[in-house]
Amino acid sequence: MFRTHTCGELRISNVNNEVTLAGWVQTIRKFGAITFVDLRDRYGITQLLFGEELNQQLTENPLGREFVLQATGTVQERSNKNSNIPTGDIEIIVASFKILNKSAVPPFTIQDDTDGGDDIRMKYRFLDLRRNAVKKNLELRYAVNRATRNYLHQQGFMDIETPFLIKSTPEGARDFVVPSRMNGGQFYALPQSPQTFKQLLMVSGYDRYYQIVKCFRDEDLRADRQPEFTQIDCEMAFVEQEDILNMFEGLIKSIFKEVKGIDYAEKVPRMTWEDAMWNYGNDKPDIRFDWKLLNMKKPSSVYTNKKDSSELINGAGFGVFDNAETVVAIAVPGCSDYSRKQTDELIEWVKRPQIGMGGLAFIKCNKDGTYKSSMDKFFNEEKLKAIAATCNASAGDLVLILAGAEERTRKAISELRLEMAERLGFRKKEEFKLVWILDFPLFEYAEEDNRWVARHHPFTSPKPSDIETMINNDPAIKNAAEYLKHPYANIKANAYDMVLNGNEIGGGSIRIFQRELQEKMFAALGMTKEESLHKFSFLLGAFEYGAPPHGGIAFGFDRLCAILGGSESIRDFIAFPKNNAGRDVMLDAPSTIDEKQLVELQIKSTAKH
RNA sequence: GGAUCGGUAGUUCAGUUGGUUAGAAUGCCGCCCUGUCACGGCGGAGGUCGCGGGUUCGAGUCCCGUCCGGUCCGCCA
Repeated sequence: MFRTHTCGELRISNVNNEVTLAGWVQTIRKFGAITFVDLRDRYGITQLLFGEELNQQLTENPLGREFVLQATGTVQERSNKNSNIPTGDIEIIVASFKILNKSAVPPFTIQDDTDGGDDIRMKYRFLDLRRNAVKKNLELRYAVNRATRNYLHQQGFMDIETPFLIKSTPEGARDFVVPSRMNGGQFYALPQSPQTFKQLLMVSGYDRYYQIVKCFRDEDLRADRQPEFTQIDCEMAFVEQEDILNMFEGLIKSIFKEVKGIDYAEKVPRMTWEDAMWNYGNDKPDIRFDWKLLNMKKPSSVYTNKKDSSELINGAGFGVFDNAETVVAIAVPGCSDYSRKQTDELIEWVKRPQIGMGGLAFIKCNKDGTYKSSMDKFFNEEKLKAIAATCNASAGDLVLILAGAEERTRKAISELRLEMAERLGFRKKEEFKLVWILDFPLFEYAEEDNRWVARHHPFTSPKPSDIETMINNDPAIKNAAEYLKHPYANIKANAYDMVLNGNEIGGGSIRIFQRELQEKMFAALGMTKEESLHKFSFLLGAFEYGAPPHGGIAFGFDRLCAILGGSESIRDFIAFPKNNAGRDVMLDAPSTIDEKQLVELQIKSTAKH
């Protein structure tokens, strides 16, 4: 037997027990005749005490960091206790030990506060994974996994595996492809999601399906995006949107409860996409803080039919505002005392290429009731006061104003809103606020191709009230500049996103389940009948044989874990992640393959010589 | 495809206006130490300043190119 206990479980009640432990040498502290060794395994750290009688053996078999050690001895109460670790009241008086394996000196210290940088830790990920910080994240990931399975199982969902070697589909992300040796010149694609399979399972009658499943997308990466990632993929038959929202609100609350011990009692608020864009400039608003945007001009028709409540600025004679398509403001609490240096720095911040604004106007709502702005030449104090009042700014607030083209300006102020909240500490990691975003547009206009693309995916159904608009109108866009006037621009989707603290953690839709409407959708996306049959005959065929109404949702599992763990980066929650160039720096993959393999795959011909 | 930050000892970093032998901490090695837990003390080894080219009497430092890593924009139904 290698061990009788783990390194995390012995307590004062075990005193005088004869035990054997096995683990890795974390630290060695030598004091002349006696030596302390901290032995570590997955469960914790236990202090070993090597007495004088073992000195000879230790000299002959010196220990080093990360050696794999087995030690047998007696548990005794420590004379000096360590309250920092659970086993800190006891130590093992070692009677005998065995080095099970030696270790090279590790390139960085295996400690909570390691001295290693990201690069070296990724290269030696198997060592990094020994560290508490990473272990804790993987444990959290497993807890989310268990909570998910428990809840969905209780609700009658069935885990069904779907294939990874599938067919490349148009639309959406770029596919990873796999050459087929047995079918020369042909390729499988790895799934971007099991979308069509789960819909087929609904046709087959498995009316509650789920899978915690890898998905693959060959697109550029970010801190929160990996080429292979995990989704909680779900689909239900005989449901409408309301059923899905309730079911998966339940899932996320169950995860909060089991993983974080949080009772998320209140109903998750719901917001239309239009309201999200209007009030936050963003389809995934962080509502941990209110800070709504103030639209100071009438909106363009991108955000349709909103009443303008303030025409304060028009005609005031300030060209920057008068000539701008959009002028939008936000009141930042408690920042009226910003110095010239601080406001200048904010102006530089919005001018960065990533934000791309020409400048930033501001109004300081001083605590003494006076107003001071960067536009004092153009507006008198009365006017400034009126603008500030419309922004719901209080004394002490700083009103920040951006002006410019609609889309860019809204995006910019949305970024500015998040940046200011971050700086002021309003984005608390341990505060969790959910919101459903509903009624997305079904289509987006793709300028480069002059055609419609599905905003969610091509299997998303339009709102019932929009079905006729879709069926009765020709999707062709005759005048690209006026695409917003096309009836398709206003069609709303039966789609929903779940947003947690400003991150999209899940999204789904009620699907199309009739062949005629699905064909119309493919046509609307610019596919010919032949193309759609070539790509999707299996799905269209399935719809001929009694497809039930159905819908579903998929959650980004890695991202959800990262947010629950208070991290920006999903890499910390993946055992073996890839870097931002899609490389596994530990394996050094991808790599070239043998010419023999290339020939076998018929990617390269044999006729070389 | 684009922007931006970084690359100096095993590791994390400092390195002034271009100027003698490139430093610190930590780790590593040796010696000392019977209650440490970030142990302590003394001593030691350890460098292709990412790579290539250029400017200069002289380059870690300036210029050009390139590779690697981080972050972001585009992209990601």
